[in-house]
Amino acid sequence: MTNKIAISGKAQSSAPRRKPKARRPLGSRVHAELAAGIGMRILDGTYPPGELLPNEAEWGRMFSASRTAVREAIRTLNGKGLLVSRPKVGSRVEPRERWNLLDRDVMAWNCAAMNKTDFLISLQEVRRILEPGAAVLAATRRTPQQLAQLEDALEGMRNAHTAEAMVAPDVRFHLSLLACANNELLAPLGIVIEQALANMFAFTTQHNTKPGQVIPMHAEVVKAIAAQNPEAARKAMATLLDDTDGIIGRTSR
Amino acid sequence: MTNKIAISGKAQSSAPRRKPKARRPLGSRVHAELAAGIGMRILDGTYPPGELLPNEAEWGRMFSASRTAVREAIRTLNGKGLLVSRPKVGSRVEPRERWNLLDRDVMAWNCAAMNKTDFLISLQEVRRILEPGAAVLAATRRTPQQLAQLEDALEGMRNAHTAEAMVAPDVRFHLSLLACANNELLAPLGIVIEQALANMFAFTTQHNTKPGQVIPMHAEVVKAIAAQNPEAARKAMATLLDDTDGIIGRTSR
DNA sequence: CAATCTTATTTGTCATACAAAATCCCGTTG
DNA sequence: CAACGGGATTTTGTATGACAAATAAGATTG
Repeated sequence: MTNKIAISGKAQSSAPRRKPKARRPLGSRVHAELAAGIGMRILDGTYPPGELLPNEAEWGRMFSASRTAVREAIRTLNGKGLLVSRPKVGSRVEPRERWNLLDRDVMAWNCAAMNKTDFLISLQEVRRILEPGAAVLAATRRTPQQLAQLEDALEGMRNAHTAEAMVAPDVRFHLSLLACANNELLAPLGIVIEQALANMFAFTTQHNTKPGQVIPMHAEVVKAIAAQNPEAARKAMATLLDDTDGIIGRTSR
Repeated sequence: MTNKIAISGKAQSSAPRRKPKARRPLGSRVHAELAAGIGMRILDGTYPPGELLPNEAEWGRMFSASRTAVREAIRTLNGKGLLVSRPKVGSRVEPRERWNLLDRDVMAWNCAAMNKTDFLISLQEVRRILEPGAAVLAATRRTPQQLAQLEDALEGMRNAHTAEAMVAPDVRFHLSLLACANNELLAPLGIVIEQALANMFAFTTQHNTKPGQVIPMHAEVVKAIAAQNPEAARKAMATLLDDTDGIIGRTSR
């Protein structure tokens, strides 16, 4: 905690030195680690659906934590549909179809647990269903501000000169597109896109495939949405997704 | 792994007389009521995004509950993306785009809070994006068992002679269709359909619109999926959704 | 005036105790 | 013998009190 101050500079500090305020320790809470630990074990099949989990006291021993912390973790997982608890019987893993796979945490645990390529294929399938339709709505309903955000994201992609630097603005682009649709139920599906693009990046670097003409394809989507042309937007988006799927299919087959 | 525990009885009883086992009191837990109480207040805007919630002790006083129960409720809501907590500052409502609107509970609270017709329109929009695409996948990938379930749901719809009795098999039908797509990320979206159909029922009874030819339309979907004809399945599903949207549009406009 | 120290507030964690629910076992009884 | 009922037992549910840790805001000091 003792900051270093010894250097008595003459206060000529050029920049005001804003504190980054990078507060990390949100995942470092005991209950959060427990939730992640238990959640991952459910997702990876250590405790399959229908199975009884260890009781709260036992989890506490396993993680050297209090029952309070265990219970808070279990409440989190219960809220995500992974388990239910009953007195005298304990906590039981829910059937898979009740799991909130679209939840951010659950999806991360699931991604860590299952085959990456299969997972990526599932994600892309959802994108192919989702994004052309979202593009149609976006073309008819986007506000000028939303369009500006979309264009800004595209500009970010243009400025990225490494594949890695491309991911963030690419995600921003597709999330902006969802936002343009102005349907609040679509926004939560952004997590699918985030995961897909993150996994896609890992996939492409691993199989060192060369990127296609992604920028022009994205630009085509923007053009259609700017012109408020729903059918063109759908087509442009479908073309974009075709290209992505092509990379996966060509490489993994 | 051992699903069925071998009952050491003489095993000759004609009808085992399954106990209904209607255990209710799952929502009657204090922490569950607190989660619902706080959650609804967030969804209905009593505490808008960015706002600081009362601290844990205060919630405890408001609901005559212990801090333990309050904290468990808050962990549930945190898991659903509705709030984050920090020492010394308290719990703050997260921006709306972080909310897990596709979560079953959150959706229920949201439905209770907002205009029913607007909500229904949002739900239907998602269905129009989702279900035709799901039908395509279903046509190519459904197993015979899944097809049988779909047909069984359709039969259930045929046997329903009141609008109310129609809802349950209708839901079953559309959930079965999602299952036929064999993409685990689509199943969680079933909640959208459940909510849409439940609200649709409330809507039609309130505006006493007469039902169209829903059974033949559903049958058409089954036929296409049985024949493994993706394009026909998409079209049949689109027709079905057009009809539903027609009822809403005609009535609410 | 800025950096640092102090203080106060709120959440985070722990330990303990008891209540409530639900299963299991077992004895009673028709 | 089967069905019923009534404890005994296990596990979660709730409450309480205490303290640690984090952090915002105010006080102090060079």
